Amino acid sequence: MHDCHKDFFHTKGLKNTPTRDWVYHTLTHKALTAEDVYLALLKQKKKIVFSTIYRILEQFSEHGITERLFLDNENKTRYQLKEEHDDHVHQLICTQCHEVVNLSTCPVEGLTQDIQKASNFKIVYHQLRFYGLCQKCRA
Amino acid sequence: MHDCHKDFFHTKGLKNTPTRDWVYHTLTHKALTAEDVYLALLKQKKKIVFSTIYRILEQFSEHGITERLFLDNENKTRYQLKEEHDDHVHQLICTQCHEVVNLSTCPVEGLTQDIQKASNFKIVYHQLRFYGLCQKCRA
DNA sequence: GTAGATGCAAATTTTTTGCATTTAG
DNA sequence: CTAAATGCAAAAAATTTGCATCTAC
Repeated sequence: MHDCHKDFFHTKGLKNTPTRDWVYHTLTHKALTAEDVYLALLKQKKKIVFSTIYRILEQFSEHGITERLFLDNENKTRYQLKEEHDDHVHQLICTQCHEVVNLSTCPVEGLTQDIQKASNFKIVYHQLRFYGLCQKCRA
Repeated sequence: MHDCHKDFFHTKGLKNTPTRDWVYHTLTHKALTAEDVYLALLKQKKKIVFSTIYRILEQFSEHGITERLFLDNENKTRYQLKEEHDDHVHQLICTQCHEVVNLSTCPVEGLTQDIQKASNFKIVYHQLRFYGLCQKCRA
């Protein structure tokens, strides 16, 4: 069995199982639905059921391995690999192929304090998302 | 029958019906689910079915009257009144009561061009959302 | 009168749950 | 050996659709 992420899973308190490994390897910089993952694994002849996929993806999200994303015109959850280090989100999202590019800098860092003061909200995190078409999908 | 929004609906090509008016009056600065709307109207003894609510909310969203919003920990669509004028979104959202405060300024206006150039994306719109607890919910 | 709106019931889609069995550590 | 993970089937939750009837204009 694959064990290239054995330690990685173990540090999260997760067992290193084949299904978990398959799902993990399916995830990319694109934001995938549970069905996308299912179909990708089906194509590779990996047998897995939807409930397992959902359970794994939800665990991944709880442990900060993945992140949930919703697009405005569909009623389903997409999951994308999450950058380890930070809890706020700055990304470019292609609305056609669902590729996600993480922005390295936080352009609104300084703003949070100001807005917090002005609004009386206790701000916990923020998301800055730019939507559009990636280079490929512009064709 | 209410007709305070008669002209408003007509300019959108929508008939001025009681149900549409009820749903419209239910919407606020909070982001509500279809069920929230249903329950609010039930409480006012207004009889309406879910399919009608969904149809109206989707129409409102198509016509820019409302806007869809997803929270990270629930799998359902929320609808909020949308500011007429702009297509991008800058808001403060209370994760507990779902109050939404629209920010008047766009703090990332200048950035879009830069990111577009650096990324080769054709950026169509963006969303900047700060999540936290509003003054009431902090108590 | 007619296009659009609604109610109702049924279907679809997405996600979750219970439980018996299996497996990683 | 034990807690966690999986498969399977069934249920639940959210949303959509078809169609007959009704209503705004």
